[in-house]
Amino acid sequence: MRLAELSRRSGVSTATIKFYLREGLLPPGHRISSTQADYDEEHLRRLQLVRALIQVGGVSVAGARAVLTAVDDASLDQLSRMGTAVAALPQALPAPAEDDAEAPAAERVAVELQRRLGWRVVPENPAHQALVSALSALLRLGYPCDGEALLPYGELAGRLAEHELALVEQFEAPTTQLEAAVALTVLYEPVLLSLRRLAQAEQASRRLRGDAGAGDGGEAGGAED
Amino acid sequence: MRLAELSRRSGVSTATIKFYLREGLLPPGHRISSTQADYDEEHLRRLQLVRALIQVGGVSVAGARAVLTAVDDASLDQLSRMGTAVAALPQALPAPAEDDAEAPAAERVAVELQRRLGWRVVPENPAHQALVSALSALLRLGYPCDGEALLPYGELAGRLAEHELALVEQFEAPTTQLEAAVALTVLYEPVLLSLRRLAQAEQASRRLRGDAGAGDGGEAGGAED
DNA sequence: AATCATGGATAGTGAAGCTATCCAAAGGAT
DNA sequence: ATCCTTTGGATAGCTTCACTATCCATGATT
Repeated sequence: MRLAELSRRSGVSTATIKFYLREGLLPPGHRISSTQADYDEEHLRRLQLVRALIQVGGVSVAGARAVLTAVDDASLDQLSRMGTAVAALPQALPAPAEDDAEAPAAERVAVELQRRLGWRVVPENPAHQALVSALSALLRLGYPCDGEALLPYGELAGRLAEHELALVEQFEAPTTQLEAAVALTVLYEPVLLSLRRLAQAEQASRRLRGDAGAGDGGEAGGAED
Repeated sequence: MRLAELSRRSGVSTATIKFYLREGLLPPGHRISSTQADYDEEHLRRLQLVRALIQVGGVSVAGARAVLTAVDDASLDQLSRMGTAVAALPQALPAPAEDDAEAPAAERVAVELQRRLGWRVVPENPAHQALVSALSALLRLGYPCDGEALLPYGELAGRLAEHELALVEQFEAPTTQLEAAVALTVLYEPVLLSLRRLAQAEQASRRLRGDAGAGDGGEAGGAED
């Protein structure tokens, strides 16, 4: 298919597709002549993945390029690629902590937590640094975030990861598996966060109404606001 | 204290503080004369909260203003304010879905999931719309996300919310409680996401090494790279 | 009194993510 | 074959966002 059709089927403007091609987020089409190129289903799928990463996952264009480069890098083995790809995913936490008084304490909490969970501690991991940044902000504001309070979060996260890794392993083709790892890592984030917000709203309204222990009935009261 | 000292103690440049004052993220200082103003500890704390929301929580300036306006709105009761404040928190998911073929299916999955969890369904909730957006992206890419698969996520989210609400209720002063609700909602997001990424890395490396069932021992091997 | 810092206003900066315009060559219709 | 449209590539522009730098009159400091 030509660029125009790719645009029509994906809902992405030709201008934006051209931009992605320029930025290396999308491999160039198969050249048919010096002025025309042909795009296949693989391009369409890749385009949808790019859009999902950027729009839903909030990944930057540069971040998406890094991730997809790792996914496509045939010189690495499967697991290295997966590691690289997932590590390339940005965390929207730019500053780890430069002149941060709470950073050492946050670091200690983070390390202790991971120790308790039985996880290896890899300080270079961007996720580790993001965790330290977030903890440091919490500490600065005086909110409780010791290893004790965070343990349930960690165990929860562990269960999620287990579930997700199992999900990824269902896919057989290596590239498919890599894509799944990236897509699920990124796209389940908003799912998880949304569910947490919804659960908070539900909890808050239950407490407001006073039925503290209202379990899983089908009562579903009227809308509010 | 004067602006310069507020800047020193917070680590935020005077130019940025002025910008926040202009944007209404920070209440004006107590006027000492026509050209000088005095800032107190409350200003410092608010400034730290603003920075945390924006830098760690990834909230936009406009979003932070909306949240803080709700927190400060004395015309509402405690719980309405909390609802408004948390609802004002952006989800970084701008487009709910305009011409999205998967949107109806995603909507159905979202509603069914919440039904199953015993939650009230409030389609106007930004979190609900964010959920639908994310699910729609997953569906478009052909990844599984039926109510069945999402149920564990929902239950997990429910437990988190319960825990967090209890945490918030520890604070007694209404404003403090509101601030805590906002801060914990926003600042625990990166904590949760980071832990999930770390757990994924841990899981992946366990599977790589082949010790599938290495539970929660204190083994915590040496760091690697 | 002289100097200097302060707060307020205004305009400017740089990054990010598109978007619009231009152009020459190819393809299709006549 | 010729005219006209379409295509892909290149370049430059646009918009938003979060700051940042400059200017200025006033009041504080010495």
